[in-house]
Amino acid sequence: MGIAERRARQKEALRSRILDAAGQLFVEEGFANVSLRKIAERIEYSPATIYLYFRDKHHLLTSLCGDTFAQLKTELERLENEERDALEGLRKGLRFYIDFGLEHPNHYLMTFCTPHEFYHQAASTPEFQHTNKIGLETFDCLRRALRRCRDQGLLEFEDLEATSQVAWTFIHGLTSLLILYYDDPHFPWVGRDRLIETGLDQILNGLRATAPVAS
Amino acid sequence: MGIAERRARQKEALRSRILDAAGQLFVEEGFANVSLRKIAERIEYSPATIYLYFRDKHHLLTSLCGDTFAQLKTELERLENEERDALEGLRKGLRFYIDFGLEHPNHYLMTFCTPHEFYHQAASTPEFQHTNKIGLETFDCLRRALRRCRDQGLLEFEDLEATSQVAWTFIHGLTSLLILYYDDPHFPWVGRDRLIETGLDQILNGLRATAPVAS
DNA sequence: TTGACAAACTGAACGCCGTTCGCTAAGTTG
DNA sequence: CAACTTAGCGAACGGCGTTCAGTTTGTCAA
Repeated sequence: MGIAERRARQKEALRSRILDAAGQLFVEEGFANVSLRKIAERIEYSPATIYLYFRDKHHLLTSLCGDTFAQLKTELERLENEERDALEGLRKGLRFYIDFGLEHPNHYLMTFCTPHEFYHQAASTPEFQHTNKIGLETFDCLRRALRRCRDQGLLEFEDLEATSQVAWTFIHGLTSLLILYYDDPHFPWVGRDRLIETGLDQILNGLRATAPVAS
Repeated sequence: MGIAERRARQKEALRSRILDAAGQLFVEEGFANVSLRKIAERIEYSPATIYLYFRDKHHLLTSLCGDTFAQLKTELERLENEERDALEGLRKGLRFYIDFGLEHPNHYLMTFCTPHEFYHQAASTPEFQHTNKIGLETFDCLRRALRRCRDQGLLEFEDLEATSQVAWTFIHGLTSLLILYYDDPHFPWVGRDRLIETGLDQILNGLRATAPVAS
């Protein structure tokens, strides 16, 4: 039965070509500016064919986001294993997240800055579940890094979960505004690197002291 | 020459009706799901008429954002004048920003989470310049609050500009993720209020210490 | 009052879009 | 070779943002 396998391979190959073309175009031109007709033209198939492989345009996106996250997660885990200094590992991880977002701006925006609205209706599709799982595992890298710092007495905080989530929202805010508005000449941005490093300082500083500062 | 003035008033009135309808629909259904035909239908004019008042769909958005900011700015300035404790004023201002975003989720998303791409081609239109001016003035509230805290020795940091920008990106990250994903059952969010308060603690804590924590 | 002019407004169209569906043509199987 | 399966596609649907020629409405000088 080599025939069925060859067919499956060919099907998978075309699926990959669609994803590749879509990913390139999304990154080049942004999700909203890419039509299925453009993707189809690039791979020299008809638009209708894409629907034999993906439910709709959003599912192309979801699949791509899963891949992007898998990459981020891999890098973060590599960093976790390589870096012996827990605090430095945390800082490098945060910095890597930001840089990763800046290097994949369209993927990042699509994943974290776009109203999906569809996680209810689409939550049961394999693409979505896979992407979701990877996302949670990626977040777990941050959680582990923070725990490691606390266990070693390098940082102090009460609620690991709340602290991890806050840290994520902070670096997300930095990343997304850099992507969306850093090129806006009307806002008096300080240097990109200065902004990032100041942000990292602030996050790590905020976790060092013992009591909240609020009166 | 009361006629010209009456005409001007009528023109302004229709402009307002368009903006009102657009604003309502955007908030109800999200920018992407609102068509000019829907707006036109609601005000009982033809879609083409809207183009006599606004250059394109994005300019409707820009004008609305300006109004939303004006409101935010007014509230922040009121707070600034009322609160005598500088640190408490800062904290309340940050908290107000977040709550404001959560109360106007679609306006917030449209303003800060949507790729505009058009600030180059449209930077010279009055709508854009007005919105931009208000936005900068709103940011200045944060800058002033931080300076005030530093002047009174309540907080310590070197670069006022970088620190203000970082603080903005942090609360923006918190706000935008709460809007977009807090209802996602797949992510183990802690309580909304706990998250916000932990975030504010972390920001203010991070500005209290003298030296960066990084080795 | 009338005719010329300007301003406000619109119907119809253009060229896109995401998506669907019935058909074709090629490949596989008994 | 005939029956069947499957991949792929042309053409269409309804909707989108936007444009523009043309109509209606209101104003004003003569």
